[in-house]
Amino acid sequence: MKDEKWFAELEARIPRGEVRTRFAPSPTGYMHVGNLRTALYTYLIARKAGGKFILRIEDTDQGRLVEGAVDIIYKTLAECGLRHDEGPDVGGPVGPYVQTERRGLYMEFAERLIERGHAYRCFCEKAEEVTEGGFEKADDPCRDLSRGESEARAAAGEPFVVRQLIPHEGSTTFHDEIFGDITAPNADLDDQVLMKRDGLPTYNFANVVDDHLMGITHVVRGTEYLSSAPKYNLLYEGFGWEIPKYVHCSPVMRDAHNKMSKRHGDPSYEDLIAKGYLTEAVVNYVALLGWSPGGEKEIFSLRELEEAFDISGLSKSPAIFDIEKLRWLNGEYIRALSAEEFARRAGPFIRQAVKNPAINPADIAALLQQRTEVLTDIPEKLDFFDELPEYGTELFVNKKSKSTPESSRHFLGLARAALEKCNWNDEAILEAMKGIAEAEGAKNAAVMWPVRIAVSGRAVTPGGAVELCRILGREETLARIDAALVKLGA
RNA sequence: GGCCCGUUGGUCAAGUGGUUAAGACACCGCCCUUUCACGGCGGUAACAUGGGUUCGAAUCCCGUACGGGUCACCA
Repeated sequence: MKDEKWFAELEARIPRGEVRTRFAPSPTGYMHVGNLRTALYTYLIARKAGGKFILRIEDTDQGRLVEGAVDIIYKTLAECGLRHDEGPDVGGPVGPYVQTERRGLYMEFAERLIERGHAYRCFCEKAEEVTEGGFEKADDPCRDLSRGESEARAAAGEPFVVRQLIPHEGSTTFHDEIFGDITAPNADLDDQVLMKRDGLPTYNFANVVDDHLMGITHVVRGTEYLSSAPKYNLLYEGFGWEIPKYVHCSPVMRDAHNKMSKRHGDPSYEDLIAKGYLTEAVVNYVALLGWSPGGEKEIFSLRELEEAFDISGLSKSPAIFDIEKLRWLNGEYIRALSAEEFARRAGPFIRQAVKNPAINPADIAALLQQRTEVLTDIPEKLDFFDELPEYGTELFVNKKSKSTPESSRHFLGLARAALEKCNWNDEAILEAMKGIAEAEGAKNAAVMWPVRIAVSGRAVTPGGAVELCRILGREETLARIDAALVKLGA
């Protein structure tokens, strides 16, 4: 049993006078979108106030640890720009920042709570599986054990858990920054387990102790903790500690009934990146899912979010993750990239479809930037570059340009002759085709449409006839036009 | 089932007693145009429901419905 000095020293380490928030994931797998959003909001609250953002790993459930999960957390936070000021990897004044490394602490605080009459040892066997349809709350028999008997049995080595002793009378009110005041009758609260039989604290207890010892001012977490918040308050009061501000965030849903989940195949942060979404777009989108800046601006960099974020804009109700809107936003980010940067990012996807070494991926990237919402959509748009696909002459029919197979045969013949001798750049190619249209008294499209079909074999292409001809090169262009002329019976 | 929370167009949402109830995505139409896209313009579409309170309610109160959360030696 530690003495007062030990407690006092811990208290003395707590930083005061600054906003301190913490993201406290349990390393049980990947970062899903909801986790990322919670981390982001937590980070933003700290940054907005010029405070500290802390990473704490909650690994008290020995059975659920997943190999590599902590690395995914570090990697995701870093990629998204959510730099933490304190954490297991960077240290800080109130470490360690991994709960299992703090294991010595919790029982001391539990004992202190027992002394003060806010907790008791429970020697009962581990509870059996949930009883059929039974939700009744029954008092734990150990609640009434005498101090002496409890001490004696513990001293004799009998295993026990520590439970919170919640008064039968009265009610507890807590304040949430989003939901306001919420009151619960104490009689509805369970004597929750604080210390498990394995000597490790439960989430509920470790959280309160660590949040206090780390000087956390804003506790940000999901609404699943809303109904246990009164119990946290009772704990803080039992210790005589200041109660932090609570910010309970509503969940991110996959549809009206289900939260986002790996099980349903919903994408994690990593999945989204692998699918061709940009980190900046994901962060921006996630910020807007459940939070509104108030104005009409929707595109926010992380820096801008740090400035604009405010708790008052957080929504009470759950938000459905809409991949369509993310797609649009991602497109906005792609279009905002410099041509060079887009070419760099799109390059690998272009090369998936276009192997021809004579073709410069940057040329295709220039065509793609205005037409791409997600990078992984790129290869399928380019299937005609390396090899002319099979296509039917019905593609030459187009109402607006008044194209028919017959007109196409006519104009393709003229275009072939002009292209054979014109300079090979966009302007010259365009002039060559326009010249034909003018001389024939036809619309430009009457020439362009069949040329584009002939060189691509596709009804829809990124870029028009001019760009496609230029990129394919004169030789290949003429060969494809010849093939079309044969197909059209010339 | 008890307790807690929520509910504005298909989706994200503004709105805090008086508004023609913003804006964005998606969808539809038009324009631009060498297809598609980008861009521009316009359109369809909402206060869950019933009672109150009030001169006046999306905004306040109560009920109902629906949805979510919680009731673990998981977090």
